[in-house]
Amino acid sequence: MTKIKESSTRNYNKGLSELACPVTYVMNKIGGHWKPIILYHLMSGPKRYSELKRAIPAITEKMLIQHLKQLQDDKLVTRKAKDVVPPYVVYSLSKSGESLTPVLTAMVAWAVRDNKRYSQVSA
Amino acid sequence: MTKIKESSTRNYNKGLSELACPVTYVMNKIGGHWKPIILYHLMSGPKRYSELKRAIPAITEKMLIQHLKQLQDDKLVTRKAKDVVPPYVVYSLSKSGESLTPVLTAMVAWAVRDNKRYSQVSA
DNA sequence: CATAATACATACTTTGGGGTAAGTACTTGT
DNA sequence: ACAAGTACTTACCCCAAAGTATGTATTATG
Repeated sequence: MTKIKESSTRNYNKGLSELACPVTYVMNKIGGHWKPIILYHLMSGPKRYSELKRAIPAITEKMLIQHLKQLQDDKLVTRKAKDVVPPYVVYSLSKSGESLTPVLTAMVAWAVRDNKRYSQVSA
Repeated sequence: MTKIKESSTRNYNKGLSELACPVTYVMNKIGGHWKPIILYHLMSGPKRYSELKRAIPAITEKMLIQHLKQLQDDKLVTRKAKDVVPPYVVYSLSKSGESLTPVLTAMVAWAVRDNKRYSQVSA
């Protein structure tokens, strides 16, 4: 959870720029080292917690649920749990989450072009 | 400058995800609380250092040059200085920088729609 | 003589993101 | 009896990004 101090210039600025700058609004939602990766994996369909875990071996469980929670709070993914034991939890993209796809693909397209542009120089 | 330790898991992961995830590649370039704002202001044309400073009153001078430098290192903006006194320095978008515009506008479009979606509920 | 304006630089502190490691509850398989 | 799999939680540490504050060189202007 790691509660955040409401005061502090940091947070004040964060709030301001989120209001003022839509790009920052987006980044606060999909930023963080794991969120785009998680979103990417959910784009190919709903996944169980353990499936995501196996699909992203480098992520720790703490980071995984932490980001999944934030993504839920930001209404980008939805969680569905069957109340059985062993637990069965499925995460999937919400409508907002799905509508992010073109944004992410635009980023990917740019990244590929940009990377090519400079890797050729140094290669 | 704030040199970064080359070792450390943090950086290792950062490097990995930048290779593996194009989205992260983009975010490492336009992430940080001020970069998108700076880029936005440069999209309306080249600007002097002091113009940027006045256009973004909340930013400190340290943050401004720091990010301008990183944007230069990432080949997104170019710096042109006339060697006169008082100094006259102009920053403008590079080709890569300009090619980012559709990405940023895609983000903006999504942000506006997404924000509308939920502000209506709580309004 | 001192202040303003230009475009920075640099030392210092804070804090939130990310990482490590370990524990929880409940059941099935050996 | 105990290890393994499910989906988490919790306490703790580290560090890089962000912020605060001050200094620099030069010239013009009151």
